[in-house]
Amino acid sequence: MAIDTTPSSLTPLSPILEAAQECFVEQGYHGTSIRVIAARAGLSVPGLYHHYRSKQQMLQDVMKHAMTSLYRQSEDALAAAETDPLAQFNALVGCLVRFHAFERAPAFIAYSEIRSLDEEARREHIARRDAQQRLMDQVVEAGVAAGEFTTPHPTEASRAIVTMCTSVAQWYRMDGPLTPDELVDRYLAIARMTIGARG
Amino acid sequence: MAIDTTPSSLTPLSPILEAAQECFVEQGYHGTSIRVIAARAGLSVPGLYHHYRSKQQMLQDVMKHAMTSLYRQSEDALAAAETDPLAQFNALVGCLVRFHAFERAPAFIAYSEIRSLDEEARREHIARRDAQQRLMDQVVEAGVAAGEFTTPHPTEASRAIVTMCTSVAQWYRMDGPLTPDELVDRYLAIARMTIGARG
DNA sequence: CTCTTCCGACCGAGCGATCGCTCGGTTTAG
DNA sequence: CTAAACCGAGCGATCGCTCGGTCGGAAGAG
Repeated sequence: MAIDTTPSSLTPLSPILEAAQECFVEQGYHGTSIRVIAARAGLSVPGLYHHYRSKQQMLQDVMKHAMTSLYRQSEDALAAAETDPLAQFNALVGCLVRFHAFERAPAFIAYSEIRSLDEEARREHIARRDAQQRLMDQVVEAGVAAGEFTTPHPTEASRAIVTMCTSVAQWYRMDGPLTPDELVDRYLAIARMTIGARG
Repeated sequence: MAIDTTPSSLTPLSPILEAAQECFVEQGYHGTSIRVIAARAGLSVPGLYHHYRSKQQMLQDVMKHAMTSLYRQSEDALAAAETDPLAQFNALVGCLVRFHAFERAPAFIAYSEIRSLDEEARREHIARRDAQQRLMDQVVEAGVAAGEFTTPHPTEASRAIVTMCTSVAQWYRMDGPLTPDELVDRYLAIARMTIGARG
């Protein structure tokens, strides 16, 4: 029985999109030619176009996959946690940190290539981004309403916490000084201080 | 006597680099052709190349200007503040927030186009970025040593604070719901909670 | 003062290379 | 035999960049 070695990714990407994702991370969308995607995927250029309509569509699929993966994991984490505000908060922050630390490629693209999306796809992406932010907003709001969180600025604190977790994708290395567990523990502690969790 | 209307920018950019900067923000470096930079600057393509060696050099100049502006402002803010840790911290966080809110274009490019830099320029840029981070690290360290800041994770908290300030450039709008003063006040309050400032 | 020279600022046209993408096939699995 | 999977070659467009100039104003010569 095989062990799932990609704990954060619910559904795997196709090899082609995986290749495209890596190229987009390293060179950016406009800096990546379809020829290097094809070479990385072990295909010819027409081989690529047999599976995907355009380079733009590859980007859209990669970004949609990233956002829906994160959202689904967030929902699961919230559903699996106790219902009190602090437990919900810990679950969501932990999920955010893990995703951005262990799924760096999709996480990085999800916020660095927004401007490369066609207008309609960009609107959809931003809607997904806002929905993700709203999860945190609601958890923080609930904690403030329950008197568990003492921050005087729930909206801004919520955004600050999401962005500090998001940017973990920019610097975290699995082989760096912090183990995954240490990383999550420390960011949980920091995030709790940021919203002013009691205790 | 003229009033300086660009409070965050110590030295102005040339009109050409200003045009390049705007294009890079909107389309990204690889998504921007020199022809659109030229059009935006009101010049022909050879006109551009009379002043700058290459598109790459324009990017390097824009990014270097952004980083050195921020660093100089940070030094000035620290020098102008009282020497106690909390005052130094407030000065540095305020400076960071103001720069990323009011100088959105250079701030955005400074962290979104790193991968578009040539290898040597990228090394230099990252060195400047690290120096900027070190300013915050030192202030936080001093506060922890003085018993003013209670965070159990100074290094990670320092990075979290810098990144939450940095990402202000991604969403803040001058004509949005938050006035500049409100923005700075709230981020100061949030950052103080994040490092666990007493009182 | 005029005339000549010179130089920095600028541009029309276009170079070779590469871009995203497609045509007209062949190969391969069932 | 069919259909999905795949590819060599190459299309028109655009890329970064340059060639060979024009032009106006400052500087020097008479």
